[in-house]
Amino acid sequence: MKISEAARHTGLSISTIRYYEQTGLCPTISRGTDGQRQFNAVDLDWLSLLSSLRETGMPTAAMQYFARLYRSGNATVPERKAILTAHQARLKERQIQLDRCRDLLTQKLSKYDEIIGDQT
Amino acid sequence: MKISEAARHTGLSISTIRYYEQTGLCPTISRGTDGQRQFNAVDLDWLSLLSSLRETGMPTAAMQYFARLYRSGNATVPERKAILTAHQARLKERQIQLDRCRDLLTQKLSKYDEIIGDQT
DNA sequence: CGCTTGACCTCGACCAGCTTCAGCCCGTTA
DNA sequence: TAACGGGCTGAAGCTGGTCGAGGTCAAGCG
Repeated sequence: MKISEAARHTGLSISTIRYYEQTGLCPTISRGTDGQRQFNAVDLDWLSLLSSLRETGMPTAAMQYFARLYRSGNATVPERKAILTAHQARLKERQIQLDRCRDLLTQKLSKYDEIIGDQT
Repeated sequence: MKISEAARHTGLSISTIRYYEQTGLCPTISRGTDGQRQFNAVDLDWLSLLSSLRETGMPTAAMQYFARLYRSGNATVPERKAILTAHQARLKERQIQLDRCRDLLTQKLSKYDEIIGDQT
């Protein structure tokens, strides 16, 4: 699978994928004889994970560290697990933020309704 | 209430509050005879809203526009309402992202548990 | 009176995270 | 065989948002 397909598949842009590989956020992608990147299922899995993690606010430095651990083999699994678990905890916090914001908005919106006399 | 207290109260930094006022993200804060900003309840309310909106990903340009509408009076309430409603919709999308990410993480974590043989 | 504190201002630096650019290579289709 | 689409690279550029430095001023206090 070539980079354009990988991009479509993961929701990342082509540039972003190259950038991620270049900065060590994912394992090196293997190349064909023509020098082009060839993405396999594992690569896509990685990129999808990265996409999800970025989308939900994990900084790239953390993902870099994670990738470095991965390269060091199975001995690092517990630490990797800890990283993901920590991120899960942050997700929970984010959800609380979102909920708070939603409440606030609901409140504001109902005030607006009072003002415009419910003519919506 | 002075700026340092406003900062503590809203979770924004002092610099950020000044920046928000300067760039028209909130109505102008009134000043005392000594030239210092004096924050009242309405100001705090605004800043808290801004804080929530920023935290949940609304760009400052949108908040600027919102503030401009506010300054134009009650005729703009419907449009302001629309902006907040649109943001609420984005919050919903975000929550879906978070959920997706959480599922993915749960899945990854259980794979890790297989590898390390559930010795946690 | 002078010191400290905390506010004020402007303006430029900084940061993450991409994106774009320039110049080149390769394979395919007309 | 020429043109085109898409890939490659390295480096530079951009954007949104925040912080910091440098310098001033007013209030409070011993």
